[in-house]
Amino acid sequence: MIKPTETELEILNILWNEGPCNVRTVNEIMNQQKEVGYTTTLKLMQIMTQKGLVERDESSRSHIYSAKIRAEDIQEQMLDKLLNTAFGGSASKLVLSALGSGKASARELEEIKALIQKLEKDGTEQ
Amino acid sequence: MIKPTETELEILNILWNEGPCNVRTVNEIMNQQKEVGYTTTLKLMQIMTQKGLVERDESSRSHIYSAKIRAEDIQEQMLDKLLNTAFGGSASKLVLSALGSGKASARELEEIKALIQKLEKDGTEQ
DNA sequence: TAATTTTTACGAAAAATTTCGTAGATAATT
DNA sequence: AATTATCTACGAAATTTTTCGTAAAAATTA
Repeated sequence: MIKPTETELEILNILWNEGPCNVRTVNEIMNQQKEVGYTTTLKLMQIMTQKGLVERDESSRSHIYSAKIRAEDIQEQMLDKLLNTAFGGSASKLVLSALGSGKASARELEEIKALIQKLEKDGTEQ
Repeated sequence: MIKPTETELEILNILWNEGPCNVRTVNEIMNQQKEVGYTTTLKLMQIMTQKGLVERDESSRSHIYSAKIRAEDIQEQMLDKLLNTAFGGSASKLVLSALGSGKASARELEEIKALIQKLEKDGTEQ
């Protein structure tokens, strides 16, 4: 699976959040963070099209781009990488760090507990 | 906090795992993954010294480098970034993804459960 | 219809990162 | 002592990523 660069990831995030967009929309959202020229964003999205990260509908004049890869796939890829490069492969260390210092709400903690119970159940059944 | 580049992070990982090393050692470990010239590694470590990512002991001829920033700090920084860029700020989504598909052992799951219990206890007490 | 705006295409500059060659110093070996 | 090996310093080439200017086409506005 192809690895997006940092800026490409920002664009993918916009497309994942907003759904299919034209360049102008993406550029405007990008500009809420920092100033980027229109053609810069355009060029990036053209490159991303070539790489197969996004696809575009050219039927109207302003092309509509949409993410071609799933958020979950990239997330997992990045998480795996972080797991192995920064946490030495220890999922628990990573999770412990992720949950530390109030980053998860009570509701989220419940969700995680439920998942762990499910995982443990599946584990013992095998 | 300064953000290490990809290669710099690899070197930091080696130093975190092995403790203080000279360039040759780091280079040899790097070469287990892919071929890198000795002076390439040297140059990187020199740059990292300038940036303050590592520090070196020059008392012997082959300088000894050690990480100047803590693994935990960089890990947290990267995790936060991943959390916000790829998981839309949802710690539970991230954890769920991290625990999915057998990445954590039974023992690790127990550790996480214990942490959650602690977090929940602290939460209700406040 | 003429002028202005919006859009894409494209090349190439700029910036950041990675790689390596060469020179010179020090140490080890023969 | 001479040769060989190891190490640092340093500049610069190579590569990757990001940024943008210019041109041309299409649409909108005056």
